[in-house]
Amino acid sequence: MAKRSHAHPQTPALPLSESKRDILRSAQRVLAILDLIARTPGGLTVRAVSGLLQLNISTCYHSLNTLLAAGYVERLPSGHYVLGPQIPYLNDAYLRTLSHDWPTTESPEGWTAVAFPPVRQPSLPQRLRPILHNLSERSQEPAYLASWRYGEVELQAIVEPAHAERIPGVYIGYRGQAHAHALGKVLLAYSSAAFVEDYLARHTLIRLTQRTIVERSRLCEELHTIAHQGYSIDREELHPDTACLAAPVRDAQGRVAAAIAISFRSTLLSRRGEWLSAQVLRAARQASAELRLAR
Amino acid sequence: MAKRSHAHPQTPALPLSESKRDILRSAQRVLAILDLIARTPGGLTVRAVSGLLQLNISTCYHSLNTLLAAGYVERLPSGHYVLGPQIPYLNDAYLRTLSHDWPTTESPEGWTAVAFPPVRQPSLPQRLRPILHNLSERSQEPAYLASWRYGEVELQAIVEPAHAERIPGVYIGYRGQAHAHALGKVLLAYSSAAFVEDYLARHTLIRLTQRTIVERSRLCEELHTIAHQGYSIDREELHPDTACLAAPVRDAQGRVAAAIAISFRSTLLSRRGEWLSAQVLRAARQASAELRLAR
DNA sequence: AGACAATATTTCAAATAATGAAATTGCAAC
DNA sequence: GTTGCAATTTCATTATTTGAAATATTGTCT
Repeated sequence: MAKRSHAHPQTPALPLSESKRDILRSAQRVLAILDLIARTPGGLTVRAVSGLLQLNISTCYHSLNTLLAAGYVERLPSGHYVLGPQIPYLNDAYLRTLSHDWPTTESPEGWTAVAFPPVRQPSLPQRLRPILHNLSERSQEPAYLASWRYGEVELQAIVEPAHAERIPGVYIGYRGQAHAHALGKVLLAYSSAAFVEDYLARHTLIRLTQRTIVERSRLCEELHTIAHQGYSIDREELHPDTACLAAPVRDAQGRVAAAIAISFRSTLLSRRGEWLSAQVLRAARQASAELRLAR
Repeated sequence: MAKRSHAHPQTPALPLSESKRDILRSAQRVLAILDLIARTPGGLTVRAVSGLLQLNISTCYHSLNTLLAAGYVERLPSGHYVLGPQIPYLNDAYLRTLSHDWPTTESPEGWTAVAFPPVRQPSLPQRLRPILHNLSERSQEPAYLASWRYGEVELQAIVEPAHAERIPGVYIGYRGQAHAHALGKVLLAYSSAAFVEDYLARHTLIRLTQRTIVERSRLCEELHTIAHQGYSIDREELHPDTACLAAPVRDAQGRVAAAIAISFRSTLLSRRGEWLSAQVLRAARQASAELRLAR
């Protein structure tokens, strides 16, 4: 980025990322450094961070020390900084929040006042894990659970068989690209028209593969088809060579509370698609039955 | 490392948290707030953070905004801040680091120059997951993999059966309390005397349950017993009602590179202990065989 | 509906903590 | 030894953060 010398003494001068109001800049930088380290497989040296972020090396040194002291990064003897033990610790806490009953279903600040998709049941991942496990076992493919959270489709459980090929870049807590995967599409398909409207207004349909649906009209058609047939298919729309099948899970009130899916190599779709979708639908039915029981 | 250059300069008075040198205070505070939020199940309001950390409410407001803008926390409509989607994202990156070959086995800065425990094989968790899966399937209990990392015992994989009861507070990436669990004890038992010495110098044997071994001499005895019998038992030493069995995994050079374990309700120990330990030993043998193959 | 209470947000000048150029130290190769 | 490169430290300058207080917002009670 540009150097800022003594051009305008009074100008606050916004150095790196545009500095919004109400942001602590040194803290923001430290968080940006953490993010950068996460993106770099082998870790980074002080100098590398300095170069990549165009920050003074002294600033990077102090920032990394701060992260180090709090356990967010770790310093290898080679001088490379990598993510530290605080990260999985925080993640464990995050996972616990998935098992809690959240007090509200309203839309977070700044959103339109559109009615929000179905309320989540408490401990959804915990309650449905046996069913996912069974699905994964029978199909010998990874099984997934997702539901709405804060207006996004969030992946909340993954159960992998012994020899799994999980979709790369997908992890518990992953949100987004709902238009490009079976879980997202099925959850959208069973949302109100107004909510879909709202969702589309908040997101751009990013192209991830050649087959990703990026036209709004085609997506809406697809959602209708899905709602009609009761499950959704992702044919290499998120990741090349990978296909997904997803089906909705209904809570005791009959609202779609979540979706269950499996992923597999897309070549299996023609050969085993029928059977696999039957398995997913079966699991989804079992899950709905589970949610009908008193908790 | 920051050296204290002058003995007692003008000690500028250390305001809130003890201000170490080379630390960016506003960044440190932001990280502390993140940590606090992680520890609080239902999330915290601005005011609550302010009260708990004895910070000005305006400071908390700005700090939370900074975390919010970067996705580290999320703001519920109720005004409660909870951990945000950046946390699982970072964790995913952390998990990937477990699958990498690390360039060094030397001890990180500040440690004694004691020979370090065995070098990890690359992708240990990935390579051994089928074996853990099998162990978990047969025993119907959660299976674990741990190995040394940066001088600590780190839990690196967990495979849970359909109806699992994972030990609370234990997660992938968890380090520490090696004296109080089967995985830690078995890994210590097969480390050099000098390394155990070093480990004990760096750690206090914290009491976690009534049965935790906190006396240095008793622990050393225990380690000898373990090395002799080839596996370790945790009888409610980490968590009441829970027992663990662990056995060592050897790499192609014959060095102990990891340990495999299962956990279960301690009441099963007398009834099924024999059988369970046979399963763990079997899995550990399989794992060692796997590591003997060319990668 | 109106008033109250509790909290969140904004303001702004003072206080100070962060910045960055440059010096120093550390380390490894030559 | 000497050289070269990167990490660490120094320190004066200056932008950034702080925190008391004002204001806005939200929720609750009558």
